[in-house]
Amino acid sequence: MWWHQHNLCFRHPVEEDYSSGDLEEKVATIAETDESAESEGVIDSHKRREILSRRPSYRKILNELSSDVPGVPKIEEEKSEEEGTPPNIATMAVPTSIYQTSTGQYTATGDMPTYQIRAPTTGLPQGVVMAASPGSLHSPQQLAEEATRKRELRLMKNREAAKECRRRKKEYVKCLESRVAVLEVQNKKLIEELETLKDICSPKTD
DNA sequence: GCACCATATCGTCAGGCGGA
DNA sequence: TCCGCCTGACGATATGGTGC
Repeated sequence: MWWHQHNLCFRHPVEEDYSSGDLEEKVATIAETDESAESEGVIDSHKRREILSRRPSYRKILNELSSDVPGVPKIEEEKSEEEGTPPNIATMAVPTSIYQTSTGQYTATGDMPTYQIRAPTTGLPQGVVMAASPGSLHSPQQLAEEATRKRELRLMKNREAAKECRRRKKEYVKCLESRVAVLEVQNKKLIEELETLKDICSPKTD
């Protein structure tokens, strides 16, 4: 199965980034009693990064799982209600008087998150001005503004992508957890069945 | 109340991957 | 080949629990 290709399980204080590793291993161990390949000691961070980045996306993984196993739900393309952000709420880059905390960007005047502003039904977030064609840019200042605008747009998109990725990862971990539960029950049943059959096939001689 | 620790959450960067 | 998306890694910050 796919998880055998990603048999690294590194400990890290930040649970979010690593928690699925243990679970995957557990599922793998239960599903097929295979040798649980542990991370072979010291791997330099570069190599580790290289290896880990080859993991396919959670959507892909889970969808593959769901095709293999009937009970496994597929990850939907968009599931905005769970995020608390309706589809027409777009993240905005606010150019002036904002500061940023880990919980978002705030205006200098209050606690109101400024990046969640309801946008019209168009694909583009409100406040994101369409890029001027490169030919129409003249002064260095305009070029700098354009670069800044592009950067903000990129950061905004990546911010949203990271949120979505984390949401999928949580869903994926939940899915693995339920799979573990199911497999544990199955395993228990099979062991019981085996014991019963043993009893039947080898009757005690008096 | 405070310091400290563990865990959770977030934003950003870097780099791989897949589609055009 | 380029571009956009996805996700691991990392650091910063928030939050909750515990001992003093």
